[in-house]
Amino acid sequence: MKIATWNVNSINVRMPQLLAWLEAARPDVLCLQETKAVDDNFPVLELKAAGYGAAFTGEKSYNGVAILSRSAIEDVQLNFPDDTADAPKRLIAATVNGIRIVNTYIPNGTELGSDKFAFKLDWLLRLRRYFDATCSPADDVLFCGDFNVAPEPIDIWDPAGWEGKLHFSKPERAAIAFVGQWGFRDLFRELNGEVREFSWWDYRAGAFQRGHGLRIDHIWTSEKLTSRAVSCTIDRSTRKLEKPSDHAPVIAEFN
DNA sequence: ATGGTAGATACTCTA
Repeated sequence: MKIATWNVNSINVRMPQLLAWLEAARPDVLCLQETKAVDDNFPVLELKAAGYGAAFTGEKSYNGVAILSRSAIEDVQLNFPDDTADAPKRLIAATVNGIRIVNTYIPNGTELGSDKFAFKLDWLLRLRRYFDATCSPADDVLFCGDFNVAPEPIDIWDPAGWEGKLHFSKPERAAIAFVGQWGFRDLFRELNGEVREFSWWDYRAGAFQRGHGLRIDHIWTSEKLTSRAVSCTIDRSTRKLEKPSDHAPVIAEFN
């Protein structure tokens, strides 16, 4: 069973690359973030023709998350149960082959000390409460997506320069760590040891060519599911294409 | 300290 996550930064712009990647990588499940498409404009038919069903929730211009799957998608949850209808579309959860998959586009935060930064920290606290209320560590649970946080210094190209900056500030790291204390393992780190690999590179200043990246896209797994894992990798090849997403897919394989 | 790029929308905001 192969499960991947990818922030595509507009599903409609990225559709040719997305279809090519599905064909090449053939994941059983692909979680998407920043689809930036309203539900009426989600490419259901093209994905179905490629062999994938879809559950999704989107809005105009911003945000938007989806779960694509070759197998049945069950018990779909859109956003937090206590979210209002106008809340940004940042969470979708579903069960596929007995694995509870929680796909998140965690708020960026924009600037330390801003209202959006406070929203990010509060959203992470609500996410922890959501896991407490709806999931059991004794089950197969997979938490993935664009976390917009690099958990450790090794997840940053220049940790000293990034200390205290957005994506690596103490409150953000504490907030994501608290979510992890629900009972998650960072699967990439669990399986690959202390390697320095990244999943996101800014479009600006030639960041990708210079190796100036962060590891902010993640697949975290409950202990039960961690014991089934055989690999977790980041596919940098998509970042080298013309008109790429700024994020690369992260892929996990399970027995 | 600033600005660099990309996407969606509509001439600005978010990332």
